[in-house]
Amino acid sequence: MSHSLGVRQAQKQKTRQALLDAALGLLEEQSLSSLGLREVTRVVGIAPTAFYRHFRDMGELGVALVEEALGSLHVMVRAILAEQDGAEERIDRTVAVVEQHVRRYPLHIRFVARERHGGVRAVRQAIAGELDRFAEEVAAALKTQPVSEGWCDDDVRMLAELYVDRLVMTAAALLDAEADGAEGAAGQVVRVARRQLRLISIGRRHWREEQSGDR
Amino acid sequence: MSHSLGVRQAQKQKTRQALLDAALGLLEEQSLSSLGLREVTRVVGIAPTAFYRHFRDMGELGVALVEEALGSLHVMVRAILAEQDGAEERIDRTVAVVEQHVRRYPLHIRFVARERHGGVRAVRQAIAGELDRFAEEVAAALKTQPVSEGWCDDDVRMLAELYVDRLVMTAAALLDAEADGAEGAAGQVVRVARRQLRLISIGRRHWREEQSGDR
DNA sequence: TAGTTCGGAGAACGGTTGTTTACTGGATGA
DNA sequence: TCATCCAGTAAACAACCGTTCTCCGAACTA
Repeated sequence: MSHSLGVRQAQKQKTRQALLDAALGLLEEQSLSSLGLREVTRVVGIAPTAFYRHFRDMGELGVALVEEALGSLHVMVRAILAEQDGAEERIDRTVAVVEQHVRRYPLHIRFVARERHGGVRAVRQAIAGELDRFAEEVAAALKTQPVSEGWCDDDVRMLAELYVDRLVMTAAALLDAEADGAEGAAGQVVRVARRQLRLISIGRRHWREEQSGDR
Repeated sequence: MSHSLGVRQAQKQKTRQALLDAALGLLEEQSLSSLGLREVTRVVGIAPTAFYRHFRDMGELGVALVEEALGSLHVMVRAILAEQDGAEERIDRTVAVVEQHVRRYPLHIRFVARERHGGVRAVRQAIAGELDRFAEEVAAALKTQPVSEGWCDDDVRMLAELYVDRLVMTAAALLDAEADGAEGAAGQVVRVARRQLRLISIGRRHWREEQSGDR
């Protein structure tokens, strides 16, 4: 661990990270397609032209933000799904993890929720791809659970997407609830989310016995 | 039906509608917070300053678009929920209606999906409010169905929100699928959506018998 | 130590933006 | 018919934008 990076590259990565941080902050109250290059460099304190040393344009910066924001999700999902509690405990644990994740990285969550259907194609595709990987991991984990016995892969995948969408929506709702001044709003969101996951879990448990026709 | 409006006001509403249409078109490939006032007036073919005769700013135009986009949803939900078929038929009918709605008003759907978490506060709130009314209507309709016997209002509302979110997500996914060149992508989305609704429906049917603790 | 690499600075470019102010001309209503 | 209203026009404003080109100086390499 003597050299590891060199002063040059270390400094470069430092200002690159500063650009990402500044952009993420500014994106709390606007969307990527309206975020200016100069706006970002002004916050960082560097010349506008220095931006090009790190990103070709704002779209490329957006894609980098996607990786930063959704990269950490994978360890999170593993943490949740690894546990072998009962269904009820797992639901509580899941919502709790989402809750703390929202509180720890609010700007990342906001960014993903906003740009998932936002105006920059490259960023949309990056998020879609990442959420797809996410769903695939969830599906793999669901498959190993006893409840999934007799399920075809397509149905497991369908369920996984249902869960992933639900978690993303919950995270976004939680963020909005905390942004508003309303006192018990966040708690309300959490309680509703728990019940929704519970209902899905019940549907899952009775899925096989109710599937008659294929359609 | 002789006068009904007057030439003056009629013309005004006409260019107002032209502004809305032009904006909606431009918003297919960018988000509201980056849409310029001049950009819109240029498409319509009027002077930039004429914009102010109709809207204070782009945010106000956005709110008007929300009403236009989500106003028609209410007749749609009534059409779906009024029918008294079996659960399976109702699911098929629901997805079919969503599908045709997406095909008829793709720009409106795109706009709502994009600005629901977009960068303009007033528009976000308008969408949230409209979806809230939407959920309330769904809840009222669900409550009359026999399956909901013994359900408390809170749980019905919880289910309604689950359905509404699911439909919005499905519509957005359907739109993306059709935008991409992929051939069977739309059909795939529809088939997944049907199964997801079916699973939720099953969970709903077994909800009461499985509810032990209150929590 | 001498030469090269490269992140960042600075100035300048053409173009676009939102907004103001004053004005025009046809529909409106007495 | 005549004064009033008002949707749309035209010009000008300062501010901002993305991008190009040239240059500097510190970190690298040999």
